[in-house]
Amino acid sequence: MNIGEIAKRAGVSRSTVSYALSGKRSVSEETRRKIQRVIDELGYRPNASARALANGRTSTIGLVFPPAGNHYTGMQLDFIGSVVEAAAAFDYDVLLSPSGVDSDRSFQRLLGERRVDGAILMEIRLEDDRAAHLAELDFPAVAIGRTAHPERGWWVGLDHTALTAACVHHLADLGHRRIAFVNRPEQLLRTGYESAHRGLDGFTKAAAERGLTVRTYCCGDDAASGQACLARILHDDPATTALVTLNEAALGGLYRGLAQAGRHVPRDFSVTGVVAGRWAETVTPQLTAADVPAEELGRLAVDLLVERLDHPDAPPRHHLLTPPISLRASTGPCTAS
Amino acid sequence: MNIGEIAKRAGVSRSTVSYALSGKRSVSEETRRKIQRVIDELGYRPNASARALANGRTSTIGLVFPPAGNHYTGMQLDFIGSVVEAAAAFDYDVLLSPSGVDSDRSFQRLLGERRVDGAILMEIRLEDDRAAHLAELDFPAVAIGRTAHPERGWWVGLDHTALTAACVHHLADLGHRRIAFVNRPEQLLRTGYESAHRGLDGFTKAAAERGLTVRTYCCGDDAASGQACLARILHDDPATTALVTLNEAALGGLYRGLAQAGRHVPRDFSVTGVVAGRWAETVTPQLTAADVPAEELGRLAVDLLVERLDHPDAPPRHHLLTPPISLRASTGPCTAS
DNA sequence: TCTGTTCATCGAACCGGTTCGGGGAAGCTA
DNA sequence: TAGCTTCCCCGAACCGGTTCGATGAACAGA
Repeated sequence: MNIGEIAKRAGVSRSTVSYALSGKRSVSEETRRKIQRVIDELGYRPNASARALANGRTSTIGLVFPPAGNHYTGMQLDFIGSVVEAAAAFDYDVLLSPSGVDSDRSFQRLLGERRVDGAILMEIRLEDDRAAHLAELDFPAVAIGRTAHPERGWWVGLDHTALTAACVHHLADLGHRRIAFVNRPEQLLRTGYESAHRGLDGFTKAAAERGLTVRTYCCGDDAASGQACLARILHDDPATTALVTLNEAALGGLYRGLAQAGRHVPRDFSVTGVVAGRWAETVTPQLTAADVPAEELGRLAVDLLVERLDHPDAPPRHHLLTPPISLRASTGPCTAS
Repeated sequence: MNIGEIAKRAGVSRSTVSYALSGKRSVSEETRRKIQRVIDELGYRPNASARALANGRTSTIGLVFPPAGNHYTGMQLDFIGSVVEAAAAFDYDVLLSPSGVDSDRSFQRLLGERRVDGAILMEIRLEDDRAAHLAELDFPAVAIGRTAHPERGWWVGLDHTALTAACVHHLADLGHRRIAFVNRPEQLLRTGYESAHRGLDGFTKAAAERGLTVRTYCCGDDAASGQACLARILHDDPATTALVTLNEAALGGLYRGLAQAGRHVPRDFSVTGVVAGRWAETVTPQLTAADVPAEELGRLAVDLLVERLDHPDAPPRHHLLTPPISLRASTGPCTAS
């Protein structure tokens, strides 16, 4: 069931079979058909490892994402799905690597053992040792998110700064003066997680610009934390009338906390933020939010990576997306005196 | 940066380097150290493709899941994460294959091109052509879910029949007499999707056993469909006082539909079903449900697969899980006259 | 001193593809 | 008919590992 067997049965040499399959040299129509018939009969498919060894390309891309400890959000899921599908369209397989940092064994496997032709990095940090390491090796990679030095890299990302700022302006326009920001967990912020940082930045600056009174919080990635966080918000400043969140997983808990505190959304309290559209439509009332276009991000990341693989010397490219805020049902005019 | 380079610098032959690394033959302590030093200096790691070609094992397992068209649920996400982590513990990488059916190009790549040593099949159907094909080839695979012929296979799964039956009994014990079943989309049921079938089965039989009046529905995997489905339920039988669902993604919509119809959960209407625990805790009121142990399923699937890979002649094994119902806040005694 | 083990190492073959250089046959021109 | 292309195809080398059989040195026992 290898190429030699095909060659023997078709009465040609191994190289002829190879050329017939790859089309890199001309093969007469007759022998091509003869070879094809044998291949169809035996159901032959060339061995991926041998091919990878011979031509130096694995036809596989690595998707590097942090370990599940802090479990995945719906957005990440959509993203993984779209990456896999987009890669399949280019005949690439996707290898998953649960690596948080440069030194991970899994990360070393991908790179050192040449299991993949290129990589897509999720959950980027402002100072990301994985990204830095890859850049240093000139290894083809595309980041999801911008590091602190975005100009030299290949990446796709959301403009979290602009998105949270847009949320603030939306709330300010509705008359809200005292608002809270619910970020991802503190550990992520501390380690320089990009969206947490830039989101916080955009929020803070826009709030200052509009002269708002704000408080910012970090919140665990689960409903219970969201509920506790909301209790804290109302305890710290009962006059708070709105919040902006990046934390998809906590959203259900935030809503529950509001209900528990007797605040009706959106009559007494407005909620908005940056979350996946599908998720925003799941909660009641449906969330007015900047919808994270996870599928598009995944597709674009694959497009960029494939381009980089096909043209090793191409100059860095990137896509910065700023999806608009979708008005749904969770924000309304401020009714506080 | 290949094994020959290491050998040259260490002043030994390539085979000696190989044996020093694998330990399959003894190498003197002195040369071993010499080799190790060169390796550390150069940061050498053996090429995965070459190794795979030589010893016939890729150290990769394939995770076969359906394309994202019908998008992923939280349960699938948790499952993917746990598979990747469990596999990493055994030094296996995970290759994603978005294949719904046997004939998919992606599926053929995995198998025909020998990209993986074994496979885990998600989203199994009662008559599953992928599973049948793999079984015929005696290809090491573990299914998530039982086909119609579970005795001959390797699989891990949930006893959906028992779980939905438990939900029915729970509701019947609370006095509910008219209940609805909200299944996954009709297309999945029609194509023989296992959980949809067995779940429906368990529901129907248990309801008959308890003499309940029931209606069963299929529902799209999104909030809007859930909302529409609930409207249909109350339209078809306004006296319905409870529902059982397998449809995680529709849950938010079902809740919204109930709120819209003025039915308070759990006072006027009870909701229960089979969903991931994390998700059940996200909605308000928190869902009383049989929590899908996605992480455990993933771990067990990898355990079984690795066992099968290590012992090719081992007899088939499986794990059928029946998690208990977690009592939360979405069910209560029937208050209808 | 000779023989028989044991230990450490080497060279060569092999895994299954790809690719390069060369050569025979056919066709064309002079 | 010699000389030159062009078209197909073949054989051999190579990718980077693993593994088997052989070899030589060191050492033991007789």
